[in-house]
Amino acid sequence: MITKPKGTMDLVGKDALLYTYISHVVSNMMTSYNYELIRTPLFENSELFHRSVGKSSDIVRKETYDFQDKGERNLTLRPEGTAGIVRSFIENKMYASPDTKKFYYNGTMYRYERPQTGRMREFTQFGVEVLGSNDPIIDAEVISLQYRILEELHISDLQVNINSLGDEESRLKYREALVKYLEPHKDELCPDCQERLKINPLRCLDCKIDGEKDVIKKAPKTIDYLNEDSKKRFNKVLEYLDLLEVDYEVNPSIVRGLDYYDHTVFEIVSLSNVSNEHSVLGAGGRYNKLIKELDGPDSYGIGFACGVERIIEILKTIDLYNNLEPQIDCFVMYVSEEEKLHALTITQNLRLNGVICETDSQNKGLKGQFKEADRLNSKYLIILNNEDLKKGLVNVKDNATKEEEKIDIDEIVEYIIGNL
RNA sequence: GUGGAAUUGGUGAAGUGGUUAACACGCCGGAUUGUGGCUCCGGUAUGCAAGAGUUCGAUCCUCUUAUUCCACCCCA
Repeated sequence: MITKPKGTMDLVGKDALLYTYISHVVSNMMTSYNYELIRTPLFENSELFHRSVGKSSDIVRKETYDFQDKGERNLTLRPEGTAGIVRSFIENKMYASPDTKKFYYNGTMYRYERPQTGRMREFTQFGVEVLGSNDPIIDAEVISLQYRILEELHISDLQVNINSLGDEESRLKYREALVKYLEPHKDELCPDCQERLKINPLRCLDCKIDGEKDVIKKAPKTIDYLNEDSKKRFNKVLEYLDLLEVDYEVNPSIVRGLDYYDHTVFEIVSLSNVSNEHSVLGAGGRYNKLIKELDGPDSYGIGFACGVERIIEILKTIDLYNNLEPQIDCFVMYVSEEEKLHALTITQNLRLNGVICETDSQNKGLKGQFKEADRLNSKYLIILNNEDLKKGLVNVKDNATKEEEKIDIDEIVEYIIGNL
């Protein structure tokens, strides 16, 4: 038997219902905030991710799906959404627009990781990228948008953990100070952190093992190294978030893994689901240097991404999931071939008028059809029989009240629609 | 990439080195002469992840592989 590749999933049944529900909430909210949909390729030239995500991140060091096509081009399945969108922004010269570009996406990403609950090799993220504005109002908008979407999805106890890395000057100064501080304490750090110290020292701050140690707790904090402009900027972001009533907490250990971040960085968690790292439902930050890094002009960018599978896992634990059941408006039942012909046309008429309608396709007896109608939670049953059909009538049964009426076959569509 | 635990039908699962692999749900059929959802009766894995080995004999022991899950790493 051929099975699905490791780390993939078949999204079907209730989970699929949840997925479409999430997608609807996302696209509705995005539209209200005036974000436009962007769809970039699932694969890009490999170099794009090496230059954007950064070589210090495991995502590029060992987690990408790389391949060569028949033209010997080196390609990579996208491990995240930002790089492709920034590439598109530059390639299509969207920076020429006088307006802020606000994009959202909702699509599949690929990372070669060891799978676990809420972590797949093929997974889905939705997120936004806002390009061309450095106004703190955008930082606040992006964060609150993410917050509001998750809230709309009935996820409770949301909290945004936020921090600022500052501009390039601040960031470099801080990094230097941190290394200088940590270097003498090297022996007190876990082996992983000793490695991080060389590659990406900021990541020592959110280490699970060392994070609790005094060495790390007393380490210099990014916000103390912000220059005046960066500090003022960060305070503005917080002020706007207060105004938007977003529950946030400044957390100096939020540093994010991807190289391209500067200024505002944040992640969002559900405090009632803090069992583990999966409780990080989404994260993001500003990446003002990235556009230039990818051969674009000096510009500005910020975005967030949310893991859909993780959201699905949380949604499964709340009542919403149990109440998710298929429901149709109408089930048309028949037995004889003559009745079947009527069933066919009646079903089509209803469907073309927007009524969700089903009929038997298994040659089931009437009893079996009743059972199927119940499985589908059909609101109405149309039960055909030859005698009534000869008089131009059909039996319509309200499946809630069990009341049955004979309706003129030509008025059936109006009758059903009128009662829905 | 490292360490650990699992894998029995459509589903949840019990179980044993030796005739027919419990039980429950679901599904199918019948009682109900074409109007169900209750009840009762019957049918539902020549099969216990795959392959190899040990054995007179393995679903149960051993090994390999695959997948899933947990912790780490990383990240959403």
